[in-house]
Formats: sequence, C-alpha cells, structure tokens
Amino acid sequence: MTKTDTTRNRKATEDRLREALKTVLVAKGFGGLTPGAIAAVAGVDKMLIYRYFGGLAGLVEDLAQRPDFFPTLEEICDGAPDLIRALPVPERATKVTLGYARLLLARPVVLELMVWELVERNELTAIMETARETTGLRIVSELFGDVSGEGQASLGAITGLLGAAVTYLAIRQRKIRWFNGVDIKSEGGWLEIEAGVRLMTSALGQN
Amino acid sequence: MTKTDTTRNRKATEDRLREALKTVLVAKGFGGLTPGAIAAVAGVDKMLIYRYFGGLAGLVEDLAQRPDFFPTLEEICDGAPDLIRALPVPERATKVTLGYARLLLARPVVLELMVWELVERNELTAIMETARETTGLRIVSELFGDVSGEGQASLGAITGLLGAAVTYLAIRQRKIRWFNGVDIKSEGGWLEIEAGVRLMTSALGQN
DNA sequence: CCAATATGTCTCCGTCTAGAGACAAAACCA
DNA sequence: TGGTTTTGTCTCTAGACGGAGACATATTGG
Repeated sequence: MTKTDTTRNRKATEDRLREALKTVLVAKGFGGLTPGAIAAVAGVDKMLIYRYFGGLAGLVEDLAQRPDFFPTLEEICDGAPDLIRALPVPERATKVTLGYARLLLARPVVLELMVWELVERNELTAIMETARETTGLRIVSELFGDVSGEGQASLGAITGLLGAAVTYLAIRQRKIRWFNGVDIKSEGGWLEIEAGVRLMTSALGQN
Repeated sequence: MTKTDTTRNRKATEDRLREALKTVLVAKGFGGLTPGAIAAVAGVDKMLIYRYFGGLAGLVEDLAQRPDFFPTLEEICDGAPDLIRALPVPERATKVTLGYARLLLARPVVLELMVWELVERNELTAIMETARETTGLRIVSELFGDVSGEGQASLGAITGLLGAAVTYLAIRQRKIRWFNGVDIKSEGGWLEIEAGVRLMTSALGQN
C-alpha cells in the first residue's frame, strides 16, 4: 500500500518545506529566510531541513534548480519560438523583452532570489548566477543569432540593456510603486514601458 | 581655544561614526550594518550612535541627506548643464545616462543604499526613495523638458528605462562581473554599453 | 512479533544582537 | 576652586539565531 498520508511521510514533508520556503521568501524576503521560520510555516521541526536537504542552502538550491523555476525560452516565446524568430528585429526584441518582464512579474519568488544575487555572493547565489548567465546567453543566441554587427554596439550590450532595465523595474515594483514618474505596479505603467521599449528598439536591425 | 583634538570631541566623534558607517556599508553591505560593527570601526562605544544620532536610522539618514551624496544635476552634466541641453536629444540622452552611470560606479556607498531600497522598505529606505524620486524627476524635466510626445511612449518611460538599465548594471557589477556576455566590471564593457545606449537613443526626438 | 530503520520532536549550547542603565572621567563654568 | 554638564565606557538583559545531540514514535522487513 503506497503512502499518501501526510504524517511520517518524508516526500510530503519535503514538499511542505519547499512550499514553506517560497512562502517565507515572498513574505519576509531573503533576509528573513531562516530555518526556524521555514519550519514554523511548514509545521515541522527545523532539524529536518538539515537532515533532508543538508541545510538551508540545500533547500534553496533544490528549489532554484527545478526546470520550471526560472523563465525558459519556451515560456518567453509563449510556446512558439519560431513565430518570434520570424519577426523583424525591433518587434522581436520588444516582444522578448516584455515577455520576459511579464514572466518575472508573475514570479515573486524568482524576483526575490534575483535580489539576493545583487546583495551578496555566497554558495547559493553563485550557483544561481552561473546557471542563469549561461541559459540567458543561450536564449539570446537562439532568438537573435541572426543579428550581427549592430553598428558599434554588440548584441550582448543591447539585449543586456533591455534585460537589465526590465529586471530592475520588476524587482523594484515589489517595494516601490513609482519610478521616474511611471507607475510600475500598474498595467498602464507597463504599457508605457512597452511603448518605450518599442521606440528604443526601432533602430535595431537597420544596418 | 577651539578644540581640534580627537578625544572628548563630539563633532570629531560624530565624523568618525559617519566614516565608519561608509566603511562598514562597503565592506559588509547593509546586512552587516550593525551599531556594534560601526562603533568598532570608529573605535568608540556603540551607545554614542544612539546618543548622537538617535540610533542607526538617524546615522544613515544623516549620511544620505548630505547634499553631495546622491548624484546631482550639476555632477551628471559635469558642471555644464547648458552644454548638455544644447545637444540633440539622442546624444543628450546618451551623455546623461552614461554620466549618471559613471557617477554611480564611483560611489559604492550610494550603490549599497540603492540595493537596500530594493530589498526592504523601512523608515530609512522610505526617506531615501521619496527624496530621490522627486529630485530624479526634476533632473529629467530640466534636461529633457523640451522633449514631448515621443510617439506613443512617454518621456518618463524612456528615460526611466535607460536609468533603470544602468542602475541595475551598476548595482550588479559590485558582485558579478558578467551580464549577458558583457564584462560590466571593465571599462571596455561600459564602452560597449555606451554604444548600446547610443544605438537605442538614436530613434529619439525624430517625431 | 520483534528488531532495525526512518521520521519527527525536544532540549541545549554558544554566539550575536539592540538597547537600557549605571558608572567614570574630562571639560566647562561660576 | 568645586559643582555641573558633556563625553565616553562598561555591564546587563532579553531575544533570535544556527546547529548538535538525545530522545520518542511510527514504519518496515524478516
């Protein structure tokens, strides 16, 4: 008889801890991410975090390395990368940038980990950072591999600027509504941003 | 006889604490910013932070509200706002964006406080945030007040995107060298970024 | 059915923290 | 000079933290 009970069930307990990790991250931020807080939310003893995951770092790493955690190429393209690749470069860059932004806005846990990367470098943030840098480069090359020699500017710098901008705004809107007069917590604000991105990408791919 | 001694001199002690605050902020980040750590660097007792500044919040506020702390309009324009205002919009936006970025890169303490704003909202970050939002808007209006109706995109969204991008990259380069294949810790990387900004601003002001 | 193992709880320790309060000594002032 | 104020140090409390270890109980396998 297979166990689906919730008592004395390791898998279920591990899942409770994983869920509690996300809850605590969003509620208190990474600064309040303590074994005691997670265990309290999960309703178990904090010692199980050490026994099952080797500690807090192991638990976070387990979460961050799930394939569905960080935005993927498929998600950014809404499942149809070929449709995106067929677009002219300015519209392609706009769609990808905003698609990425929308995904980030819908993933508060990811945003919290991305802030953590900006604050300190430890075993956790190092793992997340290298993983995402390589996948990020792959996504750019798969979506813009045909673009080359944008005047004096490299492809990495251009896509990086767009990605940096929306990443910053997505992170910032968690705590602060206004940035430079734009309401980054509202749908209208992000429509303004989309128009801005469209304008700034309009010069792309015209060499 | 005026006191310039360092013992039993309140003003000198206050300055030691102010300097120690900056040292600790850069060395340990805002997470390690404790009264004990600051007092240890300053070589005085932590209780003086409470007595002279009303606590840690007062000390940080004292630092952040110095007029020469955050980048000003004059600094961004390198002392000649009129020269900047006379430039065509694309070059103006490029120069201002990069000038702002260079100032941030040279001010690690400011960067640390800006990360803090992204992480949590407390009495300190609230003060810094509102102060900088208003001055930021003023700077944009003074430098780009003549620009209006950029197609569908608002001025705030465009300058906001540029500012957000370089702010994120400046914050990120403290801990992580690479972003999207660009070495944001090197001068060469920032020259790439400058070229990218120039390309993206080239469509501005052509309506 | 009984022993071995897996699961979960509990207590304990050493460390760090913010901050109050008592105290000592130097400076200032009448 | 001697009292008052300012400047600085020291001790103390109360709480949170990571994490080790002992312990209790449920499950499983022979």
